[in-house]
Amino acid sequence: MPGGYKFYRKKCFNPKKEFQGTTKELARFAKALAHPARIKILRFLSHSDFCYTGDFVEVLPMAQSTVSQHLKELKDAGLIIAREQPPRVSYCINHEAWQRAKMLFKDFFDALKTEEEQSQ
Amino acid sequence: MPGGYKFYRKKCFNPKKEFQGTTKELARFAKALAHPARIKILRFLSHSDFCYTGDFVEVLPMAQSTVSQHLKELKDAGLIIAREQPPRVSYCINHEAWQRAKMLFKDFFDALKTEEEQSQ
DNA sequence: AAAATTCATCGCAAAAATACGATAAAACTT
DNA sequence: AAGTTTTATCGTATTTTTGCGATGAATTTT
Repeated sequence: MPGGYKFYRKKCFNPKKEFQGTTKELARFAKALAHPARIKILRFLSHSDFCYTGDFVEVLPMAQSTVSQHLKELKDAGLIIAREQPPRVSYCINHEAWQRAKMLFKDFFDALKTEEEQSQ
Repeated sequence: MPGGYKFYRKKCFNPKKEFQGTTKELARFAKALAHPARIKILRFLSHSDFCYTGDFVEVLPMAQSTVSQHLKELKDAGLIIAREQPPRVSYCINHEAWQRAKMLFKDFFDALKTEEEQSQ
């Protein structure tokens, strides 16, 4: 018999909902950073007080509607804040979320045992 | 006239390919971390020298084939290394890539102007 | 009042990610 | 030799992401 897998059998549609806490939170932030356009947007914002939508459109190699969508995702993830300044909209970093994300990533990467620790 | 957009008109199919350098690199690492299962896998590995595929399967709320797929993505992103230990396969952190990612995220988050700097 | 600017949203298409079960390869056990 | 264990991969379905153009709302400019 070619064999199979025994206790591996699990039906678990939508496993993502099973995760909690910082695991979920970190993955959420990571997803927000998972596109180069969004990295660029955040980099831009982190170097200035604020930017208008148009500023990003000028600089990114994509249509205005697409840029708007990326801005929305960053907003939904909590990393940026929009402010109506008719007829324009300005964006800035959400410092609170930024610090939170910064800490989560730091703790995550710092958890790695050093090679010296491992060999002991 | 209801108006439209003038110089915004750009046709740029596949804008992702337009990005370069650390922007691309950081986005790539972020994408690898953009799923809670992969965060958990990496956390597990960062706390031990190595794990077998089966160890992850026992602990994650998803089918064995799905776990295998997530491991593949982490491997493709360079964050983990697989080693054949028949009949099993062990995985461990790729320390080099780990340090690289750690630095990229740190620099990224550290770039934010402090509120004091901003108000000046 | 008419035109222009700025931007989000809708509708849609294409691509990528997520997930499963089934299967097969490789090695180990009996 | 036959069966078991371990794991990656294939095929497929579903969902999510990415991207565009068109449109419309709000405001400013002419």
